[in-house]
Amino acid sequence: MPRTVDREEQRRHIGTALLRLVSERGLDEVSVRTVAAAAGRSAGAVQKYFRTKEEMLAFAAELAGERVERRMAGVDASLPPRQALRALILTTLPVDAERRAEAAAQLAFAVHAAHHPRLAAIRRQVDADIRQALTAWLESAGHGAHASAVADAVIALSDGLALRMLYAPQEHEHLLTVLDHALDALLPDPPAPAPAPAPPTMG
Amino acid sequence: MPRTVDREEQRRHIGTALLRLVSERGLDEVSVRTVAAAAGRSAGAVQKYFRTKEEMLAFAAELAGERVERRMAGVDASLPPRQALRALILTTLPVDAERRAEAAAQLAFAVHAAHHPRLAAIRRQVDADIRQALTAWLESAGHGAHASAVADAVIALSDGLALRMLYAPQEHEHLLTVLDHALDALLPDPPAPAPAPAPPTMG
DNA sequence: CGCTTTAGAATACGACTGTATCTCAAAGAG
DNA sequence: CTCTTTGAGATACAGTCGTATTCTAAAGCG
Repeated sequence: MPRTVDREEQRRHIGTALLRLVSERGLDEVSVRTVAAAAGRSAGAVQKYFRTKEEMLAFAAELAGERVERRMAGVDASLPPRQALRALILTTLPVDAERRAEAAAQLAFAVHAAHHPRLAAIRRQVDADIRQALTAWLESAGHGAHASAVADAVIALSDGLALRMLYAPQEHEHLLTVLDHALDALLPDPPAPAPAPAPPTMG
Repeated sequence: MPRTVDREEQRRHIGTALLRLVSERGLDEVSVRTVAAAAGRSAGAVQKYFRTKEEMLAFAAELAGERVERRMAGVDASLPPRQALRALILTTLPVDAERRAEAAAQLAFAVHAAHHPRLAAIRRQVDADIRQALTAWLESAGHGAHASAVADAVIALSDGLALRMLYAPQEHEHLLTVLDHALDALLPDPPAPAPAPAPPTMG
């Protein structure tokens, strides 16, 4: 066997470049050639790792989903429940350059999925994973009553806020206060005796 | 002046065809030629009414926004506040074929707007209109406390639910119960003030 | 009536698309 | 070493893209 290479690592390298491209220039600037250029490869090289563009997009969508799940898993579990939930949600919002890139990619894929069954299946799986993690967390934090419904509401709220932050970055700060206000409403009483996390000053 | 035609009506005809195309096949199936075919015109005819594709997209985005605002304005204002709010939100969710088409177009434009300032400005204006209408309605319904924050939360929640409904139609029913649960949480107590003032017409 | 302006279709153009095929250097196996 | 398989780049091809230009037919106005 001649010269060989870690194929999966190469795929991730290309997938990462694709996600960067989606976040910076939008999904319809993604072509085999632009992705290759962003990855520092030739178009022919990209073709060695993805036989079709659709396969490449599906891979990148899964990669983006894994990233969100991994980052959510990394949230400090020792935080007070309310802050922990806020931290979980912040991992999905475009609060800095890196998260903005991922949020832009996630939402672009989500809209694309409305007309592409393969991407839709990936999105649903990512949603299911996040929903389960959130539900489990809510139950362990004492919000077992309608945990799964609250989890879905939180997911929808986060997606909606992220979407708007992308095209209205000037409302960024305001939307974070909206998030806090909505969380206060959705999670009525912190069961822990911890001092209530300072709600944002409304006004 | 020779043969003339209602230019604005022609533009709306083409814009309507564009929105249909976006909802049925996605924004990246939109080209001057496909829009022309969907409108029953030739590509050359479309060019007479929109000098560039970007101008055509901007027009369609405004058209879609106007439709939502108009439909929200048409919600029966005599309904009990809680049902009225639910009805307002349902005008933006893909609950039937027509609304699904509009929701798909709205979300496609929203994501597109993340990288196209002109579309972003249109989206922000539509958001501002809806937000103001919702806020006014909430205040008149006795939820004046944090009306504008609640309005933004409701908008984000609706967008997030609509997005997910598009690629997960099988979760449709479930997501409607999530909506009701979230509304219960966001609008805590039925407004006590007895003389329920007729909510203003929206828009 | 002819003249002129318009609607609308057809065509032209260069650029870009996804994908298939070809070339060539490099590196492990014998 | 040679042989052979792979990575990676280059090129080819048919199709579509947005847009500019050209054409035909029709209709209002003198």
